[in-house]
Amino acid sequence: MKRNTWQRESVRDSLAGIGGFISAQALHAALRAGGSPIGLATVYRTLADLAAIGEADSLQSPDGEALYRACSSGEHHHHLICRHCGRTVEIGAAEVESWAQRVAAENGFVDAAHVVDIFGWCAQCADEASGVEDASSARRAPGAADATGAV
Amino acid sequence: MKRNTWQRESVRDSLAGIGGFISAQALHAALRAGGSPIGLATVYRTLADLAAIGEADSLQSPDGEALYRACSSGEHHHHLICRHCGRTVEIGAAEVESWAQRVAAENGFVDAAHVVDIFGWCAQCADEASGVEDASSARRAPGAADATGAV
DNA sequence: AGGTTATTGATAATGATTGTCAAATAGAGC
DNA sequence: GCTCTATTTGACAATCATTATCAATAACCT
Ligand SMILES: [Zn+2]
Ligand SMILES: [Zn+2]
Ligand SMILES: [Zn+2]
Ligand SMILES: [Zn+2]
Repeated sequence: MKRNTWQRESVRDSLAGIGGFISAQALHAALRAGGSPIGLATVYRTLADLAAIGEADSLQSPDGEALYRACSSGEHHHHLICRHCGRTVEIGAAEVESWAQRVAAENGFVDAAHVVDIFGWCAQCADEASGVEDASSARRAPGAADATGAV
Repeated sequence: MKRNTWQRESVRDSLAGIGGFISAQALHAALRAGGSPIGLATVYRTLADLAAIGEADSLQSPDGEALYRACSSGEHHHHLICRHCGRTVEIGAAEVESWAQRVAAENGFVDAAHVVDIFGWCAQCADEASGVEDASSARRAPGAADATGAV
């Protein structure tokens, strides 16, 4: 009952090509820029679906936007994300897992899930930013995302 | 240059009275329900301000809503939140802090911040829910928030 | 090929959050 | 207490992401 449409393939491929986290809006824009006539609603639907079946990870950006990423392993893991270019490093952390479990149990909480993400500037973006900063006094736009829309 | 208005006090007090995390919308509704004529925009502004000066903590609920809470300590800490009643336990975790720092550094990321939250059902809500569940077959609404609007 | 039915997409609707700007007012100074 | 002025407020409009509609399209099965 699940059909294979070029739209679904398109979203899947495009997401995989991005590498890092990206918003539905940004992915749609990227697809359109690439010549695809795919609809926005379809991108939203497909991303939600991919996330539901475990083919993509999703998280809320600090400013409340939902971001998606094609993740290699189906294993539970977390992410270290560049808030400028979206570049992402997958991190598995046994220590955090056991900590989360223990804390929840100690406080009588059940059915506990955790949100663990690290946002920063990757080495490359940090370099570029410092270069620009040197040149133009102290201008900085910490929250500004680049053209990819990634965070 | 920062003025003390009854609106600001109202939001501060109300937030403290709630105890757990709550959305701006829900807090505004609560204030109105309590007879206050405070405006919605003011609640949004005040909460954002309290968060900015460190008198409140804020986080994104799993479904993208911004939640606020009056926190006791100004120290950096994390939260264990009941996704049904909003009841919250503050947790300080040296292990998580050092882990986050180390992971970021190891991958060349700078200016790193982390998001670490645990969502579950507190003992009380779990009890009530199981009672209801026993009575009415297997109905459950995992994402449903109660009248307080808390998550 | 033809029929059934999930999927698509243009668009409207929703819902949270922010912007606008005239009116209200806290706080300083008299 | 009274005035003055910059800050704050609040009704409302505007924005922005996301979801719902629903007729048209196109997979997939026979
Ligand atoms: Zn980067
Ligand atoms: Zn984990
Ligand atoms: Zn609870
Ligand atoms: Zn921390």
